[in-house]
Amino acid sequence: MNHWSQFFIPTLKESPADAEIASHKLLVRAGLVRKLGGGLYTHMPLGLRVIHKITQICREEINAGGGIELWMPHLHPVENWTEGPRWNLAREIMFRADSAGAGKRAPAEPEFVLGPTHEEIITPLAKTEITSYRDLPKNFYQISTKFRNEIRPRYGLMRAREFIMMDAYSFDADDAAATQNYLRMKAAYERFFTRLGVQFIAVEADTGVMGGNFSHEFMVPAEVGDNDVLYCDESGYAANREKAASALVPADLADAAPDGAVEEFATPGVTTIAQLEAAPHSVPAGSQFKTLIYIGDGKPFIVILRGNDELEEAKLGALGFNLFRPATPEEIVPVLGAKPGSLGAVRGTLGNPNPTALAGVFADHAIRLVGNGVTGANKDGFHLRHVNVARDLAITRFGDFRRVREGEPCPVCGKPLKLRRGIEVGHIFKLGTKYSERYNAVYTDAQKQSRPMVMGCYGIGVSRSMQAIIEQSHDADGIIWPWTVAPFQVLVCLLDPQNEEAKSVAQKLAAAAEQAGADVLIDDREERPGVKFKDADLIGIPLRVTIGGKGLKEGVVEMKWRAEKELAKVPVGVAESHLATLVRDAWEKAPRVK
RNA sequence: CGGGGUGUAGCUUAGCCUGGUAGAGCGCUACGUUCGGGACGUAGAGGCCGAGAGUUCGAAUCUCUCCACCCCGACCA
Repeated sequence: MNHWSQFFIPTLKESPADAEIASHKLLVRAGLVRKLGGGLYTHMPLGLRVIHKITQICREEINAGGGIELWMPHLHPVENWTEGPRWNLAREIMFRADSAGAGKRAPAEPEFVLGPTHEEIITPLAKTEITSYRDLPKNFYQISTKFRNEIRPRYGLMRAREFIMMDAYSFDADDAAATQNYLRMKAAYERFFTRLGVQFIAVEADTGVMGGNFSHEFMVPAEVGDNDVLYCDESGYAANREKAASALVPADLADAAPDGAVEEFATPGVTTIAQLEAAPHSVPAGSQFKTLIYIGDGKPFIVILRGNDELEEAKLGALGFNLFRPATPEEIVPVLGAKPGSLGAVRGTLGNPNPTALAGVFADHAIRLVGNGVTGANKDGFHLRHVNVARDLAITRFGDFRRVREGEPCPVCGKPLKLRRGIEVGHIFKLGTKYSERYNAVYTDAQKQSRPMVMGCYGIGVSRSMQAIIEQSHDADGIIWPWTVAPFQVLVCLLDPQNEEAKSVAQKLAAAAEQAGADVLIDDREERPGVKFKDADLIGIPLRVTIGGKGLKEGVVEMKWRAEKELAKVPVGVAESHLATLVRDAWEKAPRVK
């Protein structure tokens, strides 16, 4: 057991000026963290206890899911990255680590980077250490610090430059086995987040920089979350907006027949969808084609959307470019012969002067709903009408590129999709052989054939999860820790530490609670009761036992759950056994998955 | 990387527009009175006003540069 007077819990009455959201304010006010710089935090003693609770649960569940814990360096020889498949993408978020010596760095000194994740380390390790199918499957994980030079760190631990993460990497002999491993980890994640005591949803997600076949994100619903999740209560469908699909275009939709010959018309000064929608042209956005130009691996390509749809840029990842970005107006003019605002992809208006310059014309399925519409003429100040999707547009292929909106039909059951925001606390990817092929991480199978290992990778934001729990579980007075992750489960609030009788009762109760399996903190500070109660609510210990002169005169102590208003008066004689029962019940009721 | 905002005691901040060398609350120290929901009184300690340069007799205040932090955006033609 710990005594508050001997521990260190620097609570604050006021919120720090740089904290915006409730969980960030409470992290600081409750003395869980202190800021060093932007996105850099010291985990104070109380906060570290929560981190330890979370990592312990994480270990137990990842172990149960087949994980084997190891520990890799945070300082990576840069060669591991330059030889990998995503150096150009990942280097932007990486910190370079040089010797701090004054002028002592020799030109030939090895270069290091601080690890933002560890595929580039674990895959070469697997290559040298795993050579036979008999060694597979394997799933390695670590719980350690990650370094990422986030463009904009914010909200305390929510997006930090240095943070604590569980990262796991699975290696399998074939795709089917890798899927099994993936599903096993998905189940482990569900057990883990359930045990944390947070509400969460697993959603289909974009694979982003990781690459690979498919992935799920674990989201804690919260207004302050960075991610939009579209979900359906009917079918259980849930996906990150970057990935979400909808049944907006009916499967049996017949393509519209042309309604006349393509006709050019003058639109001086009109360069936006909205301007074309206004008088005198009065073309509804839903009857326009939006033509966007991107550069993919150095070559321009076109994306066509409905005028009233938005591009979901992450979906362009499906096109297979390593790197893509919006084209600049300077890049567009030489390719299409017109400035942005008059662009289109009608056959015959493209490819002037150089048709082979384009890497493709990719159309969103939803433009089929437009059927016949208006698009740019690739001639400044002119548009084309009666443009028919099937007849006139030079489409390489169709795909899903638009951003799905709330209320669109669920792709599974057709009911309207709902939208909510969430904090991403976990992400799992089935990687395939992207990394193993690059690093030549192969094994020999039973037929003596050399084959690349099939990988998966898995991450849990440990420090972010701590904050997500607070965001989801707090009130006006402070944090309300779930039983399983509370820094202490029982707070023995000794109102009069000078009173020998009260002190002795407190010791006995603390010992009983500890005996029953709780971590106990005794507030033995020389403070007024009001200060102690306020602090108790702020730091959010689930069960508070109050021992005060008033109660002792009646022969009772008080027991109160942080999450509830009611307060129970328990006779001193039975208090120890009652408290022990409460603790055992709390463990009994703690959320878990069999 | 672009836009906006803020930097004054450990924390929250006033003062800045209109220049005259800094004030409050919390916290801290000592003493006294209090003592079941952040008590009160008295007396204290604590600030090169983010850094540098400039203007001026004189700069927290005006000008310039830099730095840090916070917010918004990162793309849609």
